[in-house]
Amino acid sequence: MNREVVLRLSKYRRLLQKFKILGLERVFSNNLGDALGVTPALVRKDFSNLKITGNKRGGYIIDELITSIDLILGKHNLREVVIVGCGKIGAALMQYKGLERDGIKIVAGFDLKPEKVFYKGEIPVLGLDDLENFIKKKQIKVGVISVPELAATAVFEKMINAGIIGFLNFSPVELKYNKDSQIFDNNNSYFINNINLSVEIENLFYYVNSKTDEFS
Amino acid sequence: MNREVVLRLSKYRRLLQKFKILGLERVFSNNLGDALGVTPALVRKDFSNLKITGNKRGGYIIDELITSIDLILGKHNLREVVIVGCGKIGAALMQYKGLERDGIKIVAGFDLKPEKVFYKGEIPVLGLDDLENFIKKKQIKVGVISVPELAATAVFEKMINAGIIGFLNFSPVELKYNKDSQIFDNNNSYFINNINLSVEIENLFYYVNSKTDEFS
DNA sequence: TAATTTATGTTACAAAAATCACAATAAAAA
DNA sequence: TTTTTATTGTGATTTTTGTAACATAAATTA
Repeated sequence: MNREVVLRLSKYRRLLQKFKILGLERVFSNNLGDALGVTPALVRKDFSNLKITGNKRGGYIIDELITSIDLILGKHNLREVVIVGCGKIGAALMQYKGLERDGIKIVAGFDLKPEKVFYKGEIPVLGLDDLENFIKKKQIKVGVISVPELAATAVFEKMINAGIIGFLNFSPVELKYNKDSQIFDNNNSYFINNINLSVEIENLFYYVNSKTDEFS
Repeated sequence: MNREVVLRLSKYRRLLQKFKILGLERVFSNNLGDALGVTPALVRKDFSNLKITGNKRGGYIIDELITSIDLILGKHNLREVVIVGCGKIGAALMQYKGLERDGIKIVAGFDLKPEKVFYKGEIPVLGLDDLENFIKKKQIKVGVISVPELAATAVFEKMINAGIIGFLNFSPVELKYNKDSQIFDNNNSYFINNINLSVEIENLFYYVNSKTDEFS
């Protein structure tokens, strides 16, 4: 399934939970559309493609919808992640309560120099040498990369060897699945979401400037 | 111009700088394509659409390419941003050197309780009450939102009133440009990049689980 | 009970984005 | 000089994604 569709599903799911807390029992496609800034037709189409059905003139029953989406998103599974790189960004994520609230558990942080990591909390901070053993033993499949640019590729490969297949990468290197590369010769596939903070902000400046330049 | 195209342009630009530092003078479309995980044809098409031309059999001259892209991206402009919400994420960004390295300057942080903000550094941390004056005086156009979910919408509106038009939003609320809303009745347009960390990780779990479930 | 209203579900359509394929051409080799 | 090679530039094609529109059916009203 398409990345965009999966993202929308996650967002529908989050909204539904909030509607439920507010005491609602049903939603209409335009409720979800409005809240997410998409057309109601797209909401219905998404559900239709996933064989999720609602009720003619009655909208969708929130509980049913939540159950259906959870089934698709695999929310039943335990969602444990590791964070590799406990610098500014990594440590912030370890302290950020939002992930936990959404059922995502950070089980460990790794750093080249764990003794120098400022973060002091519940989550264990280990050395990079322990990474492979830990991940293999705990069977972790998803990891966050928040190391400096120069370390990113090496850490990526290390994580792959340890068995990670899903990556959220905050380093400015565009990590990618490269079939020709030797590290991918194990016939596996990997899922990588790259978030480049500079690029995101630069992107805003492009639009802001082009709007400002309009009148000059 | 399309968001995806602008993002690719930024990435081409970053890569070109690195190639240049390595001493290269020219690049071919497949160098850029390989590094970014896109097809060479797309690289050429991007340039072609932007009237950037290379040399038959000679690739593109890096310096020329950088100049062309900078002209389009408007890199000449000063890139100053504010950060609203100096909690875990906000404070991490204030300390993160990567942005500065890319020519993005954080000029101030704002928080409801600036006296409780742990960050101690060069960047001034001010109260939310100072936000409007500061932004208007300094003419800041781009801001990062890293406040808790419940505060996000109010902060968003406050920033709009102060004159911000580009937003990088880390709160889990999907901020969006809504023509019908009263706050947008000033005939302006706004640019919003939402980054929802939970959704990004959840997205990875979907693919990881569907891969794992394949054999069960 | 019949008419009307309101939302879904889906098909047809349109727009956008990426890929393909190859002509054009400059450089290098023979 | 001629031939070969390598790479760009782009029109045609395909793929993907979203929109529009409307037939369908449940619920409400008359």
